[in-house]
Amino acid sequence: MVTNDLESVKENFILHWGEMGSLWGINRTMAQIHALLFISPEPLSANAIMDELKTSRGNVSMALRELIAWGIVSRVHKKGERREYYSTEKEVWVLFRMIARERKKREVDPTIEVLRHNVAKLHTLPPTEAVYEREQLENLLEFFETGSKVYEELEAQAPTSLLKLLGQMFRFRS
Amino acid sequence: MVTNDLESVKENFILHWGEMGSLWGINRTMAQIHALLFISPEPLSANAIMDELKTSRGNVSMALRELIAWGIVSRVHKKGERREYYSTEKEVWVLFRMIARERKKREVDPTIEVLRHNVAKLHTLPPTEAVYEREQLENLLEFFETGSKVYEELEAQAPTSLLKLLGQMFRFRS
DNA sequence: TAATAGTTTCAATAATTTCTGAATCTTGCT
DNA sequence: AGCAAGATTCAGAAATTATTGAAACTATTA
Repeated sequence: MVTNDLESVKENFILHWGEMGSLWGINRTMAQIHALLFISPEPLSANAIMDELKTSRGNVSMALRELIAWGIVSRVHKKGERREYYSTEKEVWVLFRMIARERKKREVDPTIEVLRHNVAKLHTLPPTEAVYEREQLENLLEFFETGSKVYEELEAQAPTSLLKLLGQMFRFRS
Repeated sequence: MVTNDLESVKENFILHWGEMGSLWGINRTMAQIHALLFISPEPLSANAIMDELKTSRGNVSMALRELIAWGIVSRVHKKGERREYYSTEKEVWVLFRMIARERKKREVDPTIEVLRHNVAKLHTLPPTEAVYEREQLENLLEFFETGSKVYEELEAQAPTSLLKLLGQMFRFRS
């Protein structure tokens, strides 16, 4: 039976994506829901998700809330239907840009703040105190600031032109 | 008292780095030890780490083992000394390259494998079956393969030339 | 080789994170 | 307003992950 193959592919992909998610501080259910929506041709209801992933209603609801907060899942109203449907960004590049933007906001920006604050604090000490520590923190800060700037520039480019750009840079095949 | 300032900076930095670590699937202790070694002018003994972080001997030992497996911490022998010292890569760019390499190996490469396998499996179905699913998985696979290639090219560049390159690309200031 | 400084291991426990499901809330239909 | 379909919330339970600490192991020195 052919659809058995499709089902096993879906399952395998969803499970793997779930594992990857947990390696990255995104919980398993969130990542699984995302995987499921990503390969679904049509938006799915919370109920359908529940059934597919064999998880509870509450869990689905919470995970969807989080995914929506990340901006990678959106609610879809079907006219004349009471129940809500959910779908995820289907363009891979757009999707990863959204994730990158969110992680930058949540992780990189606060780190830059902490580093700035601490570097400033060390600058109030006599110039021969804590020299090494100050240097190290300054290097780290510079690294994050550069990364942040590069990211902002990249984000300004359209995904396609970005690809082309990289292609030119490295002349990689295909 | 001036060193109070230094101590509070160290603590603040170590705690923040620990939090960041856990957002990324690296455990808190590992990230804290890394932070501590990163700003320490000299290699530290397991004992010193234990005292600074107020954690147990066993925990320090396990975390160090992991950090060494990641390649970002190394044992340092001091001649004529019985106890071992530990130190981390101090060059920020080198450090992040090591981390990137390891994450690629642990996360990206296996994901590519899974995607390839599943795409191949879907190709055994009649061409009109599972069209959408196949397309989506192919797009994702292409994305990861491109990323992987770009990463390999970047890794081949020396960190400095990379910076210059990016500078040219975007003409960003400083 | 025995004593000992130092390190590693791992079973038990603690802490944290995730998930469940019943109660509550919301919405829209009659 | 009353009813019912559907969604959300959240306290408690379950699962997972991190940490402790005591025992075992591994040099190194005398």
